[in-house]
Amino acid sequence: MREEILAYKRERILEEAVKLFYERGFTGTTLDDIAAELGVTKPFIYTHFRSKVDLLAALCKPTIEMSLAAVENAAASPGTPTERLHRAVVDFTRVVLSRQSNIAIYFREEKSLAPEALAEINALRRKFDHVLTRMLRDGIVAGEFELDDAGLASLAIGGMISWAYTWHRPGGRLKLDDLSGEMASMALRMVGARQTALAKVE
Amino acid sequence: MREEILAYKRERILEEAVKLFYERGFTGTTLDDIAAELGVTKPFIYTHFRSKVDLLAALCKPTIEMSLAAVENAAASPGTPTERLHRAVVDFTRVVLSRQSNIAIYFREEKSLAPEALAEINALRRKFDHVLTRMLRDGIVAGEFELDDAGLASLAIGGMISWAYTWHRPGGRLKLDDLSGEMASMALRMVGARQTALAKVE
DNA sequence: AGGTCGAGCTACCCGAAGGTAGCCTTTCCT
DNA sequence: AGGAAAGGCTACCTTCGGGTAGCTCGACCT
Repeated sequence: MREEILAYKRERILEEAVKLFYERGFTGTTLDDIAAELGVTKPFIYTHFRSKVDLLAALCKPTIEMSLAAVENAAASPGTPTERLHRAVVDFTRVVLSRQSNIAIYFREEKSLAPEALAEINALRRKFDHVLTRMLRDGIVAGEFELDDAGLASLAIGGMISWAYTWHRPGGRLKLDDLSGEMASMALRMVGARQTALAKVE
Repeated sequence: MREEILAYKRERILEEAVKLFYERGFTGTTLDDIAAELGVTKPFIYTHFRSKVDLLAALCKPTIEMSLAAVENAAASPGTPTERLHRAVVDFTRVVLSRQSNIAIYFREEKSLAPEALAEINALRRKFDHVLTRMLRDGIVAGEFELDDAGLASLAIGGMISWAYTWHRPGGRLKLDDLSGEMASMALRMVGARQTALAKVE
């Protein structure tokens, strides 16, 4: 119970930090700003995080982990390569859109991370690309995809989706589910998949 | 001639600033660092730029202008929508890869720009999306593309290409020309274009 | 009731970096 | 050659913000 309260305070700090870093940038936000928004003072933050940079890592890393988990999960799921890719794109898009601020902060402030934190995150990203590339290769072997370069295509798909953090406005024209569906059909067309192979999913 | 020397000095400052901002981040680079790299001192920079933020705008804006010019130029060029889209993707990819550092700095430091500079750049970006969306609609009307949502597809294509600034390594496996060609074929497949319509280009 | 413990606050330090005032040197013109 | 102007440097100011030492107040236990 004591533990839970501690965890809750930590979460609240992160939540407010994400909001402000997203709106004003990392450097443009002071710890005093965050504290003020929470109705506390700066030393309070220091009882939960070792430094401003530590706070940054704490809000980036789990989001990257979620992205990786989305594609890994899809890769391990049953179905044809086409179905697995569909699922990967839908789920990854969901992560990007639901954690848009965290993603934005990460890409903007990568250079501000401590070297070890950066190394950990980079390892996750390499794994992400690796899993996605593998999925595309499986599809080529199975004769479902037609691609010159699976590695490049995985970067292209990853980019097309990640990029959504720059333009998506929650409450905009397209809802999260529509968007992730559209993203998936664009990705499938891009890899040369026959959409008919997906009848049951769509 | 005097003017030319002035312009040259300005260019050199920008060049070094791009390099350092790219490597160490905007906040992580001091004006003293830039001056030191050039073998001069900080006040020298102030004879060419009004502030650090001014320097930032000076290195972002022209790059965004080049991106817009690439698609506008392709849109105004002769040929079928398929051919025009192909050209737009190839040329835009070239801009992104050749000005990779500038692009990276811009996306990372958008929040640090002065409001007016940001407004100008945002106007350019809106125009970029508009031109690209228009190009896709033309293709749909002409029966060459098959798309649910031209606006979304233009964001997807723009994102897939812009994203290259995060992973491209000059001197890597793929050369600039190969990359832009591959990007174009992925984009064409994504919009449902028949590749055969491009025989003469490829 | 009194004491102890700990959470959070007040108040402060200090380094770093953007920006500037005023001097020096070099060059070019007269 | 002498002088003036311009370009760049030395030396400085000032602000701001990350980080911390030490106090206070409230809660809980005895």
